[in-house]
Amino acid sequence: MPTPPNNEAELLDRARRLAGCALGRLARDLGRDTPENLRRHKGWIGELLEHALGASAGSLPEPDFPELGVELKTIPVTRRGLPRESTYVCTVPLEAHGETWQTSWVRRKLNRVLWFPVEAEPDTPLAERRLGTPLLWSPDAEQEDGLRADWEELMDMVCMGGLEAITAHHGSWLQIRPKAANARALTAAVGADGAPILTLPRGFYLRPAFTAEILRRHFALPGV
DNA sequence: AGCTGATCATAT
DNA sequence: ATATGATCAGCT
Repeated sequence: MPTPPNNEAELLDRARRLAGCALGRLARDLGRDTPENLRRHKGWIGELLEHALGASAGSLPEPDFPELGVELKTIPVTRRGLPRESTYVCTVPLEAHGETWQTSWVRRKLNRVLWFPVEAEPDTPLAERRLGTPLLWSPDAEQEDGLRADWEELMDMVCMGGLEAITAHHGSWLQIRPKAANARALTAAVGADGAPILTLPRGFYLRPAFTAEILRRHFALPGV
């Protein structure tokens, strides 16, 4: 396991050296096996990159690089560089906290992100998929305003007992969807009448249109 | 074809 | 159970 990077420049330098590398070769270099597919190994690419870059937070509720305040996110992309999936951000707090956007977990996580695009053509064997060019990002004022608006609207509903009325259709850039091992995993929340209920754990996700814009601005793909 | 709701693995 | 890492797969 590499030591954690000492600063952002070192992190970005390490990341850039991995651009173009096939997942199978990176795994072999790190002494890891490459699974046939991701069906039973959904977090494999993210964990591989954590290992390769010296991330240290493990499964703690911290950014991947705590000393730098940087979160690592892999992002599956088409050959045109467009995201194939939404991006998980964090769990939704379902019991009222009096939390504000400024202190929110979403904002802390998204304040500084190292995006790592990864080829994700279903026809390409996992081992042959290549890493793209990484990008160190912070939300600009417009992006943060939009995220804050979504977060406040969604969290108002959660705190007012409207959780069960929230679907993935809510939110322009940030949405709330289930985030659970399965449909039997339940957690405490506030029900419609303000009474405690048990419900499916939820997570905040960034819509693909939002991450597409992040990638587009930096790679300026012509004709896409 | 894209999106929403559901699910898989691991560590603590 | 809750945190981490996400993608799967059925429905519209």
